[in-house]
Amino acid sequence: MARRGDHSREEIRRMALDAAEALVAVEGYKGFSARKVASAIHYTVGTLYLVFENLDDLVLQVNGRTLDKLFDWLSARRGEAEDPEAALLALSNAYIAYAAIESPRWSMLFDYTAEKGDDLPEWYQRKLGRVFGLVEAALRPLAREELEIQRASRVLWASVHGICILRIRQRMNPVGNQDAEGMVRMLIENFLRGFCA
Amino acid sequence: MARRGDHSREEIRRMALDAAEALVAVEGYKGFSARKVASAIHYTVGTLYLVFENLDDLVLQVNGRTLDKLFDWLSARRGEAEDPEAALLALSNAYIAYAAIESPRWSMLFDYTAEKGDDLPEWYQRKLGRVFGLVEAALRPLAREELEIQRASRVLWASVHGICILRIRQRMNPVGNQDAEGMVRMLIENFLRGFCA
DNA sequence: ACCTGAACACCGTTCAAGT
DNA sequence: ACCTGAACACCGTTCAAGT
Repeated sequence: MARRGDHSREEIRRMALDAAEALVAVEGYKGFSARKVASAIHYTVGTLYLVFENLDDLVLQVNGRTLDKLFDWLSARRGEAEDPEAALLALSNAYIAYAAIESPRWSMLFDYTAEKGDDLPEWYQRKLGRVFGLVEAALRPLAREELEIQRASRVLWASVHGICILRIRQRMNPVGNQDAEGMVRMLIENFLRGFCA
Repeated sequence: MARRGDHSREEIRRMALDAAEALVAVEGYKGFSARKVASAIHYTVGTLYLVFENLDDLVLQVNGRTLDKLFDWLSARRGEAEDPEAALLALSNAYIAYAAIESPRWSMLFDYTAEKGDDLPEWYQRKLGRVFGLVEAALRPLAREELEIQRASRVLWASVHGICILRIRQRMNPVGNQDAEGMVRMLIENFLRGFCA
């Protein structure tokens, strides 16, 4: 056990989040618990409650880090294509790849559900907004009104996410040898053809 | 407590599933437990394990019932339009409405996740297939090769689901006054315009 | 044969008591 | 002041023992 004063509040917080990330990576959301996180950083469970509101709060903080990582991952792979279709395909395939490679922490993004009626905190929504911003940037060359671009971004991104999650969670009742990339391509090509018509 | 022989295995099973459905409806997936289900039917926890493999099995059985209900709900609302676009809009809006009205049991459909590497059981996949069949039927008047229809159904349905779930779970970073119906309309209109071009 | 109920190994959360 | 550790009210799952 750590001694009193070994670590500041902020240090404990950071250590706990690091430990939580490592735990999720190997055990997934199901194998995740306050007691395991605490013992990984050599503190007692009680200590976690000095630093986080509760377990949901801890999960939300980890998810915040995941959104940042996802933003960086997508930014690094978006390419420089002027062509909106190529840019969207690059983003979507990067999203699919991230979900596959970091599957447990990506899943946790959706396992956490806000208390009924509560909104997600403002800092979390801002992180979400950054991700949607990448999609908007890809669509912007279509040069419509900004609101139309924002709406299309959300529709397309939600759709890409839907394809991704139904595949990973095996809810697709698969037909042919269809992979997520192929489905996303079909989505984007047809949507954009319609959108630009 | 029930006495020995009061109920057959099948009766206990049915009672447990009924009780589980009622419990999910009021408490949601989080407030759901084997002990609560057992006590609702006046049996001991142990008894549940004579009738179900484990709690995941029970959840999967409830989800099977939900898929049947969803199929009936969608069938009753699909309309008789020849027009694929109208038919798809009717189905999608019915899906959105179901998710809103039966929110906890609809959510549970996706809270359950198969053990890593395991497929969903064949009977469950068949129920899933029935739902996708409705979407295929709506697209069929486009009279392409059957495989193309099946692929488009999956792409569109996954997309509709994505819009639905990101809205309900508040992952949309909302812009304007956008409702799920409006987004789904944007999706379907543009996709079909592209698909038919 | 059928079901119980106690046991095991866990949970999240709180908070009086120690250092 | 900071952290502990025991307590509370729960979990899922198993299985010897009772009727």
